[in-house]
Amino acid sequence: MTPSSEPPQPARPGRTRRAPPPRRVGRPTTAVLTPEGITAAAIRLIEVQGAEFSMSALARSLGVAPSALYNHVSGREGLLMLVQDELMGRVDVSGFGTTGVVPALRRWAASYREVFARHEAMIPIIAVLPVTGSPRTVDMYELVATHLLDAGLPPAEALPTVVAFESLVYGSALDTNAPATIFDTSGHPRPTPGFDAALAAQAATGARAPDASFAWGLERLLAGVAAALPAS
Amino acid sequence: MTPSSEPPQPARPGRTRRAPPPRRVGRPTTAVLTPEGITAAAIRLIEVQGAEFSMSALARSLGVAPSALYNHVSGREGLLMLVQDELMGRVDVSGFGTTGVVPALRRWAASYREVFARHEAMIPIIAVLPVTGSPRTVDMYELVATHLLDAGLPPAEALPTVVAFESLVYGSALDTNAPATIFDTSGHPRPTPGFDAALAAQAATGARAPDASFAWGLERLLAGVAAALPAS
DNA sequence: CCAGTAAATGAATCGTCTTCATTTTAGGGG
DNA sequence: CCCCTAAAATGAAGACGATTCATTTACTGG
Repeated sequence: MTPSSEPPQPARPGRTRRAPPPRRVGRPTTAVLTPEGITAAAIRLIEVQGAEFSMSALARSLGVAPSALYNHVSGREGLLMLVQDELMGRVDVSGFGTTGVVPALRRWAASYREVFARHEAMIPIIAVLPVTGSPRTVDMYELVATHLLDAGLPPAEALPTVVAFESLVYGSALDTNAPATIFDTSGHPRPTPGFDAALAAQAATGARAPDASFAWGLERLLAGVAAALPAS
Repeated sequence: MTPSSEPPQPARPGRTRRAPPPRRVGRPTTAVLTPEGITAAAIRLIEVQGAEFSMSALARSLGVAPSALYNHVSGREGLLMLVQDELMGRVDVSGFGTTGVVPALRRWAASYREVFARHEAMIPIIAVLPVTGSPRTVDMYELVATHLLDAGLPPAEALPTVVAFESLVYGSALDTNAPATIFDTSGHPRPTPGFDAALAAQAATGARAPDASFAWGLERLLAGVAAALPAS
């Protein structure tokens, strides 16, 4: 087709338009972005309390335009799966094989909770994300399941056990980051003597309430596992 | 046509502009919107699986413009607090006072989980929302705490106990709504015999995995409470 | 040396939440 | 009886966020 003297803006119907003042584009001297670097920056961003995770904020933290990220990760969802995999790799499973199953479970669950309490925004996402696509998550499940079965736990109980631990971990990680004022009853229309007494008694122990709650629940679940194992 | 004459928009500096074709505005014959009605519609919307909750979708479901909602609720956050309060009121606490503490806790936790599993989108929001501003939540805490203390549970253990139950409830509610394919290991680079065996054994029981997991964890926690109570 | 390609850009589309000036009308006070 | 006010709804607009895409640029491999 002959552009025929070609008017500058021929009113092309589509979406073609040009950038009259192109400032600083093009391939830079050295590649700034990699999937690993983006994932690491995303984790750093999520660690900042109160900061909402967004592609824009992530790009800003990398000194880059938001659209640049899409050259390296498939999008927000894909990036979150990379984050999930990375975080799962940080969970301490070193107890399995080196100590008994019960201490190993204790260390695993505590570490699991710690990792996600530091990245609270990930919990609702990860809890619902399929493990497909996160090799380290699958590896973790395989390791834990194998050791539970080897220890003699009835096979039908292995999965429910793992999931119950995970539920406690996720739920506890959620409220670990809740504001301390979460139990503020001032302004309630009625008196709350029972609740106030429970609050005061707990506060008197000096322990952080979320930590004490997790520890309490964890020890109950561990006792359940111990009871389900054959006599050692 | 003479584009030079007649500027249609006088370029008024402010934000004043007028609606040339005003269709149907103004006070309707009977008030359609109330805080209660909006809350109920929001809950209906959240119950629809897969539907994202948004002010626009909510307004659409009420046959109203999004901005109309702001005449009755303070905004998205304020609305979610109304939803929280409403849902908390649906949790079954009827066991406290009519049965023993342990059966009452069992019924309470199961109902709690059911209510929020049906409104999964609320979990991360509610778990972090301060109970201040939700009278029914405070009432629930007060009731449970009072009965635990009355039954003889050491006061310092009451709060951790309640929070541990809640953690399990929230975590379990989260994964109740996870897709069934969440444990799909196809495509994993390594074989996963242990995990596969656990999956198969659980599937053979016929029970839904999330339900079995919650039941398992719940019974462990209940056993812990029973052990902490003075001999009945 | 040059063509191909990786890498970054900004514009544009679409969706969200929220504010605000405006419009309409129901209903009470004079 | 009628005006006036306050309630109720509207749509435009602002401020973001995710994503796509044409375009530009600079390295690099042949």
